Amino acid sequence: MDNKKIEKISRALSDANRIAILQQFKKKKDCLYCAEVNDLLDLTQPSVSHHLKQLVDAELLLPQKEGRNLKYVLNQQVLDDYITCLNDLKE
Amino acid sequence: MDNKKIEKISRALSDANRIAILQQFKKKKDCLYCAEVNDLLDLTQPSVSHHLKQLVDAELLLPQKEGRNLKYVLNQQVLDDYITCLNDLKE
DNA sequence: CATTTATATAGAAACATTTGAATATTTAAA
DNA sequence: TTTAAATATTCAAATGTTTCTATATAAATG
Repeated sequence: MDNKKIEKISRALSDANRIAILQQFKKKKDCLYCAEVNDLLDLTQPSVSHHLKQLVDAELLLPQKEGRNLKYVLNQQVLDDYITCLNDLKE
Repeated sequence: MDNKKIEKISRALSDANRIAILQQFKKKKDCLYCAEVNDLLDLTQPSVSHHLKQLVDAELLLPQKEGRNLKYVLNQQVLDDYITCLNDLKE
């Protein structure tokens, strides 16, 4: 993972609303629907859409179209790769 | 570690110059001098000072005054706590 | 096919971050 | 104790981010 990617993921994680979205995955078992995120956050729909876009662009979330709905799954691989980079900062 | 802290650390990590500073610790053994960071980055001294401040405010770096010099050590504990929070996002 | 539902995009206002020039502060050295 | 060196602060310009309103697109339903 190069530094541009580390930067992008860090930026995606640097917002209270986006952290809340990611933490919501612990409560829902495997996936989160777009509409559920709209309910979760105290923001308008376009603002939520913007935040989800940041997380998808950073590849922390993987979007899956289901008819006219959209669901997201957490990309554990990217999260693991990011954590590995952070661990590499040590020693 | 609360969400405000996660947000602050993430933001500190969301800049190419600050990532470069942290990575420089791998090359130097235990600490980095302020003047070394000035040499490392292609920025004016006040800009470097600004970036170091962000890292110190996030507690990723611990500053130690040595006469009129200033050296930094990496705060491995904070980095570990942050990584733990990221790991908690999974499962 | 017209309507409704779900999500995205455009554009603008508000706010935050980054950067550098100028200057201040602190400490060592002459 | 004046001068030089290292770092910090102030301020403003440039840039980037967040949020909203309004509108567009896409897909399902009647």
